[in-house]
Amino acid sequence: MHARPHSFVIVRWWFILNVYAISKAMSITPFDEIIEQNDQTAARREHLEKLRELVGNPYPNKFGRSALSGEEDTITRLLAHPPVAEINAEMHAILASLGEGERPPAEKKDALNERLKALGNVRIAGRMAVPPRVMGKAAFVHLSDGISRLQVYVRKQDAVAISNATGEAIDEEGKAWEVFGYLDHGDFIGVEGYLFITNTGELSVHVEKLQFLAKAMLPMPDKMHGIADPEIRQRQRYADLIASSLQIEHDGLTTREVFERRAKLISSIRHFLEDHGYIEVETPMLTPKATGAAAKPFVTHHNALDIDLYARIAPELYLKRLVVGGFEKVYELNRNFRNEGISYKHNPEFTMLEFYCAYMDVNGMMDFCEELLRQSVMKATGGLVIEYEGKTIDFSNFRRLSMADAVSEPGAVATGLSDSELLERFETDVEHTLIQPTFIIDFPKSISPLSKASPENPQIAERFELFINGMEVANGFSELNDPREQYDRFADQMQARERGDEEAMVLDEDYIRALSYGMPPAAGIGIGIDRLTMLLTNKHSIRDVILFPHMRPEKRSATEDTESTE
RNA sequence: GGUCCGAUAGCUCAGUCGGUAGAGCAAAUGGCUUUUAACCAUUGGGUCCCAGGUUCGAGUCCUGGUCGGAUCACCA
Repeated sequence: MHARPHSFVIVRWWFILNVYAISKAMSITPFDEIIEQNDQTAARREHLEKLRELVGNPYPNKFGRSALSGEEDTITRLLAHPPVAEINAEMHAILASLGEGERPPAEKKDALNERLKALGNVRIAGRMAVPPRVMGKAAFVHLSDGISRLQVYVRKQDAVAISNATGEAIDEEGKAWEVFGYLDHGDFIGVEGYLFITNTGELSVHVEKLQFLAKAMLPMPDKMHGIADPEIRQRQRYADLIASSLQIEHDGLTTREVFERRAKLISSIRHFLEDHGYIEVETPMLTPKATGAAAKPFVTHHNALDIDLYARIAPELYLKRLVVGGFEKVYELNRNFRNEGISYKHNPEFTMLEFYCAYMDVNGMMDFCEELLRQSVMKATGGLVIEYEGKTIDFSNFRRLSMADAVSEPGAVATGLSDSELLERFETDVEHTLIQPTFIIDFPKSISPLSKASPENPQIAERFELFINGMEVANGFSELNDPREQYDRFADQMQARERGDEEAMVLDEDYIRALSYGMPPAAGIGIGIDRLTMLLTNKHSIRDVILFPHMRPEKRSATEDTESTE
């Protein structure tokens, strides 16, 4: 420390003070207030400076990983590489045959180690997933690539450090060991060495070259408990994801697995639709009219045009314009925005799949929806039966039940109910009881302004909603394509609006014009992807299946009264 | 918005009847050349969410507030 020239210290202090003054003047949060300062971060900061002295730039630009598997090896890929996987499996078979605390016989281990060494050196990189276990002149640590972890073994006399200035080995006794001493749980390092199996039977890399790659300035989440505070889990999803990869034991899916499953669901939906001739499109997110659903919109303003725009509440009317234009099978899988309450099943922006198929009616759509869900659930979870909060939900059969029958099911026959009474009885008495996948059909026409009436009963809409675990997951209907009738339905909605129903649908004149060009008979559906994901991942809250759910802005002491972020 | 629950060390949590602020992990220092929730020894670390009140004395009791969670009502 005292080796540092005085002028340097002064310049450094001047710099720190100056930066602080600048951040004050601009009313931005000073760096040191963005991350909390404590003994943990102070130690890491000291380590960072030591590493800078030892290897140069502590944030180098790259590290070339090896390619045993044919492509650049992540830890996961290296472990899956056939010779490695095979030897590892043989070791595990030996371990499985041993009693508690017993070690594998040396001859067998040595034979496997011969085969591993013949594979040559490997180069892998990752985050230090545990604090290093240092034993005098040797140490073990695990590196993680976010999915898998691999142990590395650093022995003082065997390892050399790589300089980040030259990219070459630093030819100095014990340098790598010194570097290793300043590594913290969570740092990124790259190593080169040979694979071997330890006395306890764990596949490891015997390190010959060690390169420092990036510092973690903040301490890692608790290795046993992860992050307990749900707010931090959602607000700092990055930390939650780190925690889920570091945690040794956990119940259910890790956070990463939840989002991998979500991705799998979405990709299998896309494949299914594309296999059936659907084309994916993108329609406006910023729209001059918030319509196509019953909901309150977010409003924003376009300066150049000087008009208000609305974040879309549904893509429905745009997609049907495309059916008019000749896209007979069309889908969009993207966000909708609704300026309404937040709850365990509502987020202000949510992901919706909508698709339309020409010449199909509501019954065909229910059949297709069942098939789509069965295939996607199978691909995402590996089966058709899922466990959700202690309940077993079976996707192999979907019930179909009219709303009137659903309401009268418990006993009394519901006759002479008005549309709104029927709907209310359904929502309060029946909805929460629909655990197994159930299509509720025969909706009152008056609450379905975009759907066709049933040919048998003009008061009934050819519409369904799919309920699973008491939650609405999908909504579909035979699309109304008579422009005159659609106009009259909009007119009714506009009257309801004037009576104060903020969610009544807004007339879209251009949509009426589009229908006037002629739209083939068609069926359409919207499927809530977040809610479906909740079911498939056994998550109670929509916030657990959205990477960055909407949250109140975080309060920071420095900017508290000067600025409120959005 | 209503109701219920919670906030204590960097993290996860104890804290009895109102009487000196605790543990494990993490950190620092030393030891240890095949460990694995490494181990052993030592050390540091607290605005007990905020404000007020009761009391000789408040982490603990009371009132108000902030933030969060669960739940109910409206929306998918």
